[in-house]
Amino acid sequence: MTRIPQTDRILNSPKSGLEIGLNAAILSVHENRPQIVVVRPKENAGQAWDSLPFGPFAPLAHQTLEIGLRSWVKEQTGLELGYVEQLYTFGDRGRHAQQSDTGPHIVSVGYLALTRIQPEQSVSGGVWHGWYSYFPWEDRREGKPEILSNIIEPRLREWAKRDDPGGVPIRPFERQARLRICFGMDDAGWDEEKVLERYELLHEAGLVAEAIRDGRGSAIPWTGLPQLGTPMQFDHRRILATAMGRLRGKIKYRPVIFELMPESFTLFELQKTVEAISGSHLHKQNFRRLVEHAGLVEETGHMRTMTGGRPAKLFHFRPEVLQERPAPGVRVTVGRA
Amino acid sequence: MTRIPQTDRILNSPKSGLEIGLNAAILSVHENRPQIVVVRPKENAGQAWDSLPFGPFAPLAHQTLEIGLRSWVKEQTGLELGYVEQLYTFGDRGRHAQQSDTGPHIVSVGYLALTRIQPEQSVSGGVWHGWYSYFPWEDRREGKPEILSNIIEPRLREWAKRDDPGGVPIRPFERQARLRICFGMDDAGWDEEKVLERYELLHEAGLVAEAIRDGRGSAIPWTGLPQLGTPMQFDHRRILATAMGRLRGKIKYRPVIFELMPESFTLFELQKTVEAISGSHLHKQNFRRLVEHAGLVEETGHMRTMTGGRPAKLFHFRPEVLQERPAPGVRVTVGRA
DNA sequence: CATATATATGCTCAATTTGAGCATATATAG
DNA sequence: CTATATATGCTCAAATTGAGCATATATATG
Repeated sequence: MTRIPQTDRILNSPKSGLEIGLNAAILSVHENRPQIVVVRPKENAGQAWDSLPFGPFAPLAHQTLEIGLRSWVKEQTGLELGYVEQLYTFGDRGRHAQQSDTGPHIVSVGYLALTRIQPEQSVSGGVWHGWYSYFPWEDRREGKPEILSNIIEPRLREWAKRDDPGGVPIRPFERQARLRICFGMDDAGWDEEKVLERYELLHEAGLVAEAIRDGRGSAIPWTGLPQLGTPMQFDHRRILATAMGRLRGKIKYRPVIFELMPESFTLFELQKTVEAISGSHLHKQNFRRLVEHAGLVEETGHMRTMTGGRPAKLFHFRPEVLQERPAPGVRVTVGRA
Repeated sequence: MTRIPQTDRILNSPKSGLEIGLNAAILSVHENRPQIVVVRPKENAGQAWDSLPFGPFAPLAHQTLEIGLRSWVKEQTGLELGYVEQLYTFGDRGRHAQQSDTGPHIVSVGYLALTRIQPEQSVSGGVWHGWYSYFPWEDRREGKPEILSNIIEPRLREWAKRDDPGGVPIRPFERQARLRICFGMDDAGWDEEKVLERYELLHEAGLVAEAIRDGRGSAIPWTGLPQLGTPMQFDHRRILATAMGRLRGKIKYRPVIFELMPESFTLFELQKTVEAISGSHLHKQNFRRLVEHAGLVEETGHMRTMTGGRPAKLFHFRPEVLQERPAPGVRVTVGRA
């Protein structure tokens, strides 16, 4: 097992400098569940929450940020990443850790990595954990989750009405409008891509645990509030929200979903993977038509037998599609507007 | 005029540390030409190329990266930015400046800012400059530009065939495929969003001046090569390419185009602005139908007279559209696939 | 004033895409 | 054999998109 020499030095550095943290949301889909690699806190450590694999950017050792990320992930988890995409760079003071006054200021560059490595294969230094346990309100495959109707929506309505105690008076209409846009309240329609916007709104309303840590929880002292999703260290849940929102958008116009698929697969397996990512249910026949008609896949000639019904044709990704269409992807649309 | 105390201290810092540079591509459209604010090099300075307004991130002074950017731009140009969007964070060694060994390593965070400020209003410390002079191959409003057919495409074909001298052998098919995808060569179709991919390919092929500065130019010693677009200091032309690519994509699903429009405008003016950004020509009647049918605009009740023909109705943006549709934007499509 | 020439705007029509569902095929389980 | 599950083919209406015709209303000019 590899030691991580830089981490201790940097995190314990007394001088308040500037560090760039490289953070990876490493995603795999296993049995229709999106999973990510998280680093569990040590037993005796003060930190209690999971974090994403991360490490500081070392400009002398790393030619590019992405190379730095890959080498960090390799060191920390043993994984050789394939598809990697930069998401966003966060530099908010007070959103990175409990004590933002001590130690260096950390700017976080978030990355999304997609892999077909299955979570059975254990990862040294990290564990696979279900993505929706961090964002239970994002999974609509079985319909609208109860946590939304029963817990989140009522409190958000209250938040929209109330002034922040001690703060400037709010404009309820503005907050109401944001609830419509982000959470599709008042029949405005759910946009599955607004994962980050929803998390940020919950943070602002003091409804996620990180908000209390960051000193946002005092606005409305919620009573009897259950934990809304598993919290994460630093701003890692925010990075994770960015990752899923970006991916949900990107599968529509880039064939990135195939980074999560094995070499060959049935169309239904592909559909289930798309559904796992987008958190919604799709029309089976139309999905097939779409994928085949777009030239995204090609029959392998083989069949999968143990499907529980009629055997299914096996397909593989057709890379030539990249040459043929400007924006090939799985144009999933969840119901007509 | 405000002095910039941090700059000298940080840029002249002897110790080789880590700095975060905040860079802004500030865009305005004036008479159907996209324009950006650039900082011209001082007469007696060693640097010869334009740069974007930029400054280092000061974590103690700036709550967030974006706040830092805004305050820098304010200081340097006097502009109060409205719409601002983070683009990408670049950290490549050897792509930021001529001397990457001396001074701190700089990681660049690029931003796109949209403004309706018209370039007549002079900007202190900066000048407005046409965007397409940096990327002349990106403007297809008058059809395919000659610089593509006459200069770029022939050299790229040669580049695809040739091995890099002294380098590892290349695979011509791979390069050919990239030419198809990025530049739409061999009738593959032009994707106006791939601005960055095209610039990076030209850089890799040693066809832009920054490539020679960065030590990429030696691969093929091009003879009689005219300057392909105005070069920029540091990696700023790359940031600018990212900005335009992102914007060309974003206008299709977010009403950001209105950030560039005055309070009221005719539909044709709106179309011309979209065309200026996307660098292509649109079908007038269909554009009108699209914009009106999507509920993006609303008649003001007034007319514009001096159009050169029949007077045109004036419209303004309808912000309510944000509440109504998940992804309102100008779904421009350039010809059928 | 008549006419040419812009631009503005309304409308049609066919091709394509999308949403939804019916019908049939072929496995496994009991 | 029958129930049941999944796979796959096909239809049909609604909506969207691409292209262009036709008309309206201004300014410029002989």
